[in-house]
Amino acid sequence: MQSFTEENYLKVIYHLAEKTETVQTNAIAEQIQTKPASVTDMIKKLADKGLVDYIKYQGVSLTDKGRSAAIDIVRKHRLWEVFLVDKLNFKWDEVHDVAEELEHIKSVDLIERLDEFLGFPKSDPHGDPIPDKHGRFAKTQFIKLIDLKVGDSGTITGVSQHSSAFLKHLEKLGLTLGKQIQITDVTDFDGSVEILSSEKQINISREVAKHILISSNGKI
Amino acid sequence: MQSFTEENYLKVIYHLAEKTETVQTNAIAEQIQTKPASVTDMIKKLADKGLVDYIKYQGVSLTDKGRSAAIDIVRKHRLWEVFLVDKLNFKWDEVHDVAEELEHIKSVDLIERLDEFLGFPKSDPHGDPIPDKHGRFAKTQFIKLIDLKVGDSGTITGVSQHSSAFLKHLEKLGLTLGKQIQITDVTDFDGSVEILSSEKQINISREVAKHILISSNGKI
DNA sequence: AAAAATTTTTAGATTTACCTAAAAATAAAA
DNA sequence: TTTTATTTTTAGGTAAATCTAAAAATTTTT
Ligand SMILES: [Mn+2]
Ligand SMILES: [Mn+2]
Ligand SMILES: [Mn+2]
Ligand SMILES: [Mn+2]
Repeated sequence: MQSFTEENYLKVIYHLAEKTETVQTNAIAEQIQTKPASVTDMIKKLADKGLVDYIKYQGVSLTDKGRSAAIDIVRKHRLWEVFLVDKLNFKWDEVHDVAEELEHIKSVDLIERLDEFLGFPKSDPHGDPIPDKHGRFAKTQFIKLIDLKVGDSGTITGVSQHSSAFLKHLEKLGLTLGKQIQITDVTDFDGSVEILSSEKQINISREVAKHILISSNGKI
Repeated sequence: MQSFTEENYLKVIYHLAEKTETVQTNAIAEQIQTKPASVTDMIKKLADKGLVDYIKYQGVSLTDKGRSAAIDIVRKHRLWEVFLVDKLNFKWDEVHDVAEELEHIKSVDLIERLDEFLGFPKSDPHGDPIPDKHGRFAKTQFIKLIDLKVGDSGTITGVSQHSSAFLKHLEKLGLTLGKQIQITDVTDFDGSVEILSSEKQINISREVAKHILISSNGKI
């Protein structure tokens, strides 16, 4: 059984490991909002418990045991987010912080029943996949909107940024999950992207386009 | 903002204060499952924060601020219990431990929406009243079943013991909330009570009868 | 390949919530 | 009203998770 704090470390390492094989001390420190010295201490502890592989100065990676624990926390986080949005009418930009607390509630029974109550959802309000009770989930094939070419079209199926500011902005533009979009132009001047969505022309910055995930249906 | 641990102390002091005006160090220690020395430490801290009134060796009592914080936790605890029973199909004997964790989730918005989602329930699965968002609730007038006389009848509206063993036992006897009962006899030998419930004669021990709360409708 | 910059680790403290053992205060019994 | 028992507090310490400052290792730049 892991402590609240250990669970947060495991989850952060898990997410960082999606980008780089081996995870750096400083990167963890930034995510956890703590100092690198504290991270080193905790890494040693996690290594002693067999949750991470660790070589001094070489970074850290999850063991199978550690990954499985991390996925379990991610599962809880995303199920609670679905609960908050589907049942309690929270907006998709309001759920992250509360889920951050709820994910640490310790009860296998609770999460199984919650899963059932929600109808075994496959993805959370941000389009992220929800692992099943065995930790299995389909690795979804996303393309960043920024990487599409003029003429390409697809459906918004995820976001890679969960900040309230970003999500509220998308909401205002009408760019929510499931929306069909087509790239109509890319501005030479600032690289901003013109898209057609719900029969309206919208201009979004490169920064925004980077964090919108599309399941492409190729050119039309 | 109180810590997880401080909240547990406040809640325990609140419940103990229902029996005695001023609460003893040892009583708190027993409830929290800790040592009296640790309780003294925490009491000092709570006193410094203005949450309890404390005179050395004379016991402790909640200030208005402390009571209001305690009631807020009780509200959360009971709302989560309703959620677990009504929505996730937990039994009334299975919810206490999980609610013990959920009650510490910090989000005013969450609990207001949960309250609404549950239809603003007035009592929890054990018949205990749920304070509203201002901390107000009706002090219900209960009589212990053990205090009824032969011929008296009433409705089971609460229990004063939340252990799984006790609640499972009641369930098996069919003595659940809302059930109508009548006292038919009190055994001379062991003081056990004969009651009529759902057209069946049931014998319950004094110990059980002590913890069943009745809203009496007098003699029939 | 040496110098400079960056990253990571160690050393030594701090805070929170505990603990044990012993002392002090209060309550109960003789 | 002493003596005894119980309750409560103090004193001194531990473990978890954090910190700052300084040392060590690694990486990047010149
Ligand atoms: Mn978390
Ligand atoms: Mn999410
Ligand atoms: Mn609790
Ligand atoms: Mn209850």
